[in-house]
Amino acid sequence: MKPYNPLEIEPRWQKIWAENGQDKVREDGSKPKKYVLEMFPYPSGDIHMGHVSNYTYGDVLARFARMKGFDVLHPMGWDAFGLPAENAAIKHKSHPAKWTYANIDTQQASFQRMGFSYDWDRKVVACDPEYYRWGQWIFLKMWERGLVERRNSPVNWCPDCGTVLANEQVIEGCCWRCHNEVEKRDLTQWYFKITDYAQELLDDLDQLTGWPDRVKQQQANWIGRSEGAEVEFLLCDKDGNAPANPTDDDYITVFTTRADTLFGCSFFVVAPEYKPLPEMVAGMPNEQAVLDLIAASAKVTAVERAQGDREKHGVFTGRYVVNPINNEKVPVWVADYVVADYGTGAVMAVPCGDQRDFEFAKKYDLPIIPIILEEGDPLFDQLKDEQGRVVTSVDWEAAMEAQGILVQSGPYTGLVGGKHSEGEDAVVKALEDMGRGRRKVEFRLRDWLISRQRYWGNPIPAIHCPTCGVVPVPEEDLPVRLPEDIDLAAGETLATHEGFAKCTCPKCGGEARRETDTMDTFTCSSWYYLRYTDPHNDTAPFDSARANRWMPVDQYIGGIEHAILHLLYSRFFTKVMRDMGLLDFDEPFTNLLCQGMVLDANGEVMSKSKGNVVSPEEMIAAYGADAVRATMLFMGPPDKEKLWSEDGLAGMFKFLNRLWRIVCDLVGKADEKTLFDPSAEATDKNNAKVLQRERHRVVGKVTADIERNNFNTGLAAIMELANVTSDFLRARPADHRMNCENGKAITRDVAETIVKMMAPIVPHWAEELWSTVLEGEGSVHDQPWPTFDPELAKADEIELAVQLNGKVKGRVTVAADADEETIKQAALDEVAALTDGKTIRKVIVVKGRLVNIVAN
RNA sequence: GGGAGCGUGGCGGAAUUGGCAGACGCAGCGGACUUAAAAUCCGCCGCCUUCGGGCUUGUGGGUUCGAGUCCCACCGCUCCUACCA
Repeated sequence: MKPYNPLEIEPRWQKIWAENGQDKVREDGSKPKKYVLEMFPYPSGDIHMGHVSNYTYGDVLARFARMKGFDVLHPMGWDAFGLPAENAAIKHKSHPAKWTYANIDTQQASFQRMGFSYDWDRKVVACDPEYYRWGQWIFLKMWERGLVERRNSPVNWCPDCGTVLANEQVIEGCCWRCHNEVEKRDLTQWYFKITDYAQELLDDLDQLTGWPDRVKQQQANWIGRSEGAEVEFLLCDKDGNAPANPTDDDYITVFTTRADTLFGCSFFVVAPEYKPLPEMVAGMPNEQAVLDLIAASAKVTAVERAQGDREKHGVFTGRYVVNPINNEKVPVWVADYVVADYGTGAVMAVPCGDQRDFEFAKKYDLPIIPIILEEGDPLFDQLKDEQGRVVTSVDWEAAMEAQGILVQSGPYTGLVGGKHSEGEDAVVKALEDMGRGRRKVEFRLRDWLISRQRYWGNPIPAIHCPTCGVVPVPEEDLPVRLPEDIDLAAGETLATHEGFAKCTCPKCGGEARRETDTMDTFTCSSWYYLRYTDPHNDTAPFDSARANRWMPVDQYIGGIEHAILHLLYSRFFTKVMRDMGLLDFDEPFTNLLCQGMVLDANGEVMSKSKGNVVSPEEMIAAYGADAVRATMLFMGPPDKEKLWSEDGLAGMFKFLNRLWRIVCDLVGKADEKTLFDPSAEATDKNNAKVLQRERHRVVGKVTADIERNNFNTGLAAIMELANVTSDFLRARPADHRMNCENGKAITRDVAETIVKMMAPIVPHWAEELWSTVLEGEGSVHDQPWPTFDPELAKADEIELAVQLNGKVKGRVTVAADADEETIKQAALDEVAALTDGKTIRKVIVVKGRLVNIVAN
């Protein structure tokens, strides 16, 4: 018998597959397509267990799909721009490309050792000018469509990375990459107008039935659609008098979802960053106090903001506004709890109905006017018919944010108040009639800030001309190449690199400066999945027909950390390119699998500082890639956390050895010691028919499990088949097995079936058995996936549990096709002793499972 | 504060979605083979028991013939998000 030796067979098959193009995409065209994609990695260095799990899932699905008769696209590439390469270059006084490409080579070699079936001819590397050129092209097309904007606003600045960040890249006030605190700065930056697509990005989440709910929920929360109204408050002059003949410029607009509470507005607040604020307070007695508050809140970092107890700070500006609903004059405060870049940066404060306003009112002793109450509130009977202001402040513990009945609210008194309530509706209508309000939808989503003040990224194709302004680089001049002769260690940047920055204006031919910001790396990853469909196209980012043939990605696999970032940006890019006429679908990823983290055996995150990092390469060297793959699949559901233990790996290695011997024995090739045990009895339990039944049952189970990404239970089912096969083999000497009725056909079929089902999981193991022991034609990976006959999977007799009042008291064996009466009777007979003297109330028969007898 | 999810043996995890809880495996224990070990093979393996049984899916209640699964309350843990008016 041939022993299982992974360290010998794995490199051998990898070489053969590479030479004969086994993993090349075959565009048959007559077959349905399947696009299996795993998120491309950042070339950070050696691969880790997270890569192994992510890419193993993808590889199993890709190989399975091919055996199931699909044309499969299963590519791999690298998200190769980014800061770590730049930092490494500074440290080693070399160039980021050197570090990046060295790491890509390392990782690619590891992926090949894992036996992943990528078509390497389709490799996409984001820092390759032939790729980033088309990223620039897309940028120009978006610019033409008005989706690119340069604007000045407060932005997140990471001092450690020396660059600005997008909103999505600030996690709890810290930089997503270096985890250091982020500051706010006022800068002019480039934006993609993703907010133009906010509504569609939200609506189309409904189409994504193959996505985990939590991811969709996170995206919906991030987009944060909010229905409400704009309300205009008239700003009084500096003496506190309402202008006699106000123009539209005299009004300050707020956004609110609770227009119904307008009668409870007792003050008005603007954010410290509110643009007109300095002018509003100029010359007022409180001017200095307001300016101090502005300065103080600018110093508060995002981290402090993010922390628990946020004390609210505010100052009265000295100005007043007029509430349009009741013409009441209320004071204008400035406070740091108002967010500058949401809505208008100004809010009406209703302490009775909003907890934040309530806390602020308490702190600064501002009136809390009760205008919405629950029925049964002690105040309710007193105020329910009161239209005017009887109670002007209350001493509550908290604001009343729930639905309630409006009181002291003029004509709206008695209406139901709350979000989307009849009260809110009525007030908005009144505001619309007087022209001082209108329905409005706000989104939490902000435009995507894409410029980065770093070298190792895709250059933004724009030119600053003193006469023509900001001008796009003409398409024919693409790509704008990164200069290779840059001394990052000496502090050189694109802005100081004269060879790069100096240029001529494409419009007027005059001397001009090139834009020296590069694009966020997330722009590269927002469309790479399209490039794989046509990776060598040098006249377009991709051919639309090819992209439309392969896309959308049928199964996308990656980490949950991209729930918002990459997945939202990619959805945005897809929709933009659809609107450009390049694509004919709305969403890029039909099914999404978010894999759980791989932790150490104690459930701890693996990290260098803890010294608990498990090296995939060491595991491969010890047990072979197939055992590593199978172990990863068997550890649990892919979307859950997995605890890696080497014991599990050793156990899986033993199983692969055992299954190897079983396959050899099934086809009579176990020449040394067979599994035959002369003392074992050849009973009905291990006859060929039982084996055949198990084979059909298990194929059905494994097929369904892989289709639902339940790799762990699928592999468990193969283990069950192995156990039944062992029983069969143990009790039958080889000659008998072959000669009993259909014995030879059945054992051969079981052997082939096992090898084929294992092929996606352990590709080298299966290929070796296929080509040597089974002497099969071609590659096992080109064989059709085994089919199964549900009829053959059925047993002749089945055992049913017999319950008495829901407790199992016995079991009966009946013919599989027994009718209900027969089953009932058999069950009653079984527990007759226990029901003696009792009345049978009911007998419930659950076919194929149990009988429950209700008696008392 | 808001949102999502989870809680099953010593451990990882199963349970056809309301139908025999603990599949499959790891660890452990016992046995066979061996001079011995490794490897391999076989068996046992939730808890209690007076050996009749009884109890058991975080806790308490409910719906049901029947609940790990559905509903309510509580306890505990994880992730996301964060003053979004």
